[in-house]
Amino acid sequence: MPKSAPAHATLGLDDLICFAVYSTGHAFNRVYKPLLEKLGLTYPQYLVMVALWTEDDQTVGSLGDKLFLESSTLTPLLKRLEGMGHITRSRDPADERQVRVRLTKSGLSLQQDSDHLAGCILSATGLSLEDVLHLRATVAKLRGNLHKAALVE
Amino acid sequence: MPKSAPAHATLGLDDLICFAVYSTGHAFNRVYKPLLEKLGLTYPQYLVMVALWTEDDQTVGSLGDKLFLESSTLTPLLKRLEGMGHITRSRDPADERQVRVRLTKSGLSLQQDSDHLAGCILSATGLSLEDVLHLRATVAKLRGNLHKAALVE
DNA sequence: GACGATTTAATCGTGAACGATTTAATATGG
DNA sequence: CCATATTAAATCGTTCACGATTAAATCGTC
Repeated sequence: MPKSAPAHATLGLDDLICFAVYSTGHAFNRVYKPLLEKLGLTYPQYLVMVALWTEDDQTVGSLGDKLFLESSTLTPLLKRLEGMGHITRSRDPADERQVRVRLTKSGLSLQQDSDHLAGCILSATGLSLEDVLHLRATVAKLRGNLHKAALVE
Repeated sequence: MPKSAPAHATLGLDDLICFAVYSTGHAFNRVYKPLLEKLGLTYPQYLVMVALWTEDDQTVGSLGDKLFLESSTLTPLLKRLEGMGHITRSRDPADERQVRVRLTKSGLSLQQDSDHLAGCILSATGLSLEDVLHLRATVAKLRGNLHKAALVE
């Protein structure tokens, strides 16, 4: 072996687990986009709606905890959802620091319009339900590990 | 069962494989950010550099194919890398439509500065190498399936 | 009860990311 | 050849996404 051989193996994109996740996130976005367009939602807006359908009347901070997003991302997004009439935003009288986000009738009714999405997405994955469940669990675990690691460094 | 029970099972964020991938992509970004800051790169800029370290002298289109990004995303990003002195951008004399992207010495030398990253990231995943390899393959397959599905719809 | 510390959203600047459109260059068919 | 079609990158407008900072409200401690 020549002494000047590089110590690193020249990793390519396909060797990086982070790139696989990054590019698959974009691929999901592309599948969702035409479906969500009919509802007038973007993909992150849809995720906020999912969080609110599960639990209405949440604070911005609580939504951020669930979505792993900062208020600097959520505030403008929530203002757009408010502008569309899907949610209301109002200061909590009991603690004026917090802003409570609530579904309107329009926001609630979107849930029915979107309940076919899960099936569309599952079929688009091209994986069996069993594979998807296993993958989801592994990826969620990975996310938890990364969060722990980000705190240390 | 009451007749007004909703047909859908009220899926939450944690039920969505897309959200697992989406949020894990952000989590990777947060782990990479402080490491890449030392190199003066953002995460997408780093991925472009990885692609160029693997194969120098690529067109914008070729980089887009590998990274699954549009020219509208790459052009400004490449201009920033050019501004930092890591790459050059020049029209191909043989086909003036194409822009050829090439590493400078500075861009090449970044590879040595970044070859410890893969190890950092692997340890941050908290998974065994075996698990990471398996996950990477599954996610890449998922990405391929989503791409196929996006074409049909 | 007042003052400093903490918490909560919002604001601002930078950098992705996309679709639609535009511009320029090359390929193709008659 | 020349008109048309196709290709490649760039541009523009909108929407995320983050860190750093700010402003306002609440908490804690004395």
